Amino acid sequence: MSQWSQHGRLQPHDPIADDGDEVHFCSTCAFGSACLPAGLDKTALNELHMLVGHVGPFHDGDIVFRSGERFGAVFAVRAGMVKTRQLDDEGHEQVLGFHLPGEMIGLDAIHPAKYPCDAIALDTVFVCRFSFPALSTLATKIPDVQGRLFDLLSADIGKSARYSGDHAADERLAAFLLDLSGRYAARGFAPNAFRLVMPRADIANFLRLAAETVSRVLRRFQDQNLIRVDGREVELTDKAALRKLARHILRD
Amino acid sequence: MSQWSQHGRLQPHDPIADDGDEVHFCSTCAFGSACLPAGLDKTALNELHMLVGHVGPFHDGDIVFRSGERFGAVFAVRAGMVKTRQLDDEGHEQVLGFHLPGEMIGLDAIHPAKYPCDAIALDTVFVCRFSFPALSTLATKIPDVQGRLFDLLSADIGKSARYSGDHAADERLAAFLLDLSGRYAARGFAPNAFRLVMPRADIANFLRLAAETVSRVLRRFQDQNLIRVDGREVELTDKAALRKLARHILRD
DNA sequence: CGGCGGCTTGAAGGACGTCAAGATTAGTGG
DNA sequence: CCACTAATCTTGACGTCCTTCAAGCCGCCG
Repeated sequence: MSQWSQHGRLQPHDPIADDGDEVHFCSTCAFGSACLPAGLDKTALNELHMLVGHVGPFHDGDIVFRSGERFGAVFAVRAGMVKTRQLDDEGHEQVLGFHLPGEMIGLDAIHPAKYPCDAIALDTVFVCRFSFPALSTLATKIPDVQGRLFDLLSADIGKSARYSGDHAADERLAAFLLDLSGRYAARGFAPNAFRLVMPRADIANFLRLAAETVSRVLRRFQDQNLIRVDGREVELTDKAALRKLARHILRD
Repeated sequence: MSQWSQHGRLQPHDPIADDGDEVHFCSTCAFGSACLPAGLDKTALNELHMLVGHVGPFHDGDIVFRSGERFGAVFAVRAGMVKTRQLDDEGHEQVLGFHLPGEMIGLDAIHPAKYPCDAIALDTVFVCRFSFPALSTLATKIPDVQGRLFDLLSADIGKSARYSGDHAADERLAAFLLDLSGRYAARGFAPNAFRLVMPRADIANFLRLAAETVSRVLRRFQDQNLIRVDGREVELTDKAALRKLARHILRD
């Protein structure tokens, strides 16, 4: 039963394809595209090196940053998957999102000047740390970096609106699968077969469902030949049908 | 039955208390606090005047900006209340938020470079229009303006997370009332008695409830002496109890 | 092999939605 | 100022989707 284990590119300890070096950016770097066309000279490159640090590995359950900590940096996921979540004073968890390689976390910490949520590795995770004061300074000097930051922040507002509506469980789950698929595709991973790195309970929490409901809907999707599921491995076999289900949530 | 009509400061056509002039900012201006300490000279002030335009009045139902329009500016509400909402292709509405004087709208449009939602006046509304290209340029010159923009954007990410969780109808509504109360207070309005400018259906949609549920819960709150309601006028008479209800949603 | 956490499946109950009817208010024109 | 209409709000009865509770299963790791 392991046709599955070959799918995707997210095996633990998967070597990081494009790691950057003294001169080049990681190909997934959120700022590479802003810096390169800006004709970034070595001085600026050096500044960038000063403000960026590669951190990791983190392992399943490790904390990248913790709610309440003083804000000092934003992070880009380089490898693995990170979940962000809040705990209320009674320990109730609220999952805010799942973050893939190339995506930015910690942007919601700028204003309160402390992290409003925990960021937790779901598997083996490497991140880039961007000192935010340094990044801000760089942004005043390089308008494209400033613009890129504005874009990243603005996009995050839009993202959090995505699942805010009132929708049936199957619409939510269809949207979730397609959303992940699209984000994997954007990062060069296989879009139609991937691993749900997070436990069912986290998916459920994120989508405001019970874990049992997630289980039942996934099973129903499989019975309807929309997907194939084996544990945490999933294959999308009828994206058109999924898209139809998710059309109210994914408008773009 | 009109003890109510005297409450609050949100009568239609309420004169705008502090309107700014050729030299001074509106007291509610999101950027005044960034510019003044920066020792903004007249040159810079002139730049600011170039990029800011007062727009209005809008009336109930009028559109401030429309989903899909090319993004060119962000707006600060100066008077009245604005709702933002999305419509899907079948006309289903999703209310994203209600915006009070002093609050910023349109920040979610930066990334897609077009407004992702409609902004609609709920009563008589005046806004300030900030040309975003000009604002960006100013931000590269005045780091505090850049920082203020980062703050506003970051805060919006946090805000949209606020109601994202799974909570009972009465918890949601309690949080909604306290949230409004706090925001009114922050802007110098009476925090404990105010007008719910928007129809019940909009509140319901925003909180992912049915309008009937909103009606029933408000009635129950009144029966429990937590609030007093008369049409759209509301008075919070037991904020401690409301806070207890809302404690899972409002952590701060 | 044995234990444990995560996942699945079934049965029952509940919170909220839907439907329908009335009540109240607001808006409009005579 | 009042009558008339339309929109909004309220209230009740009923249905349903999802949760909760409970039990069993599976895979993993010591």
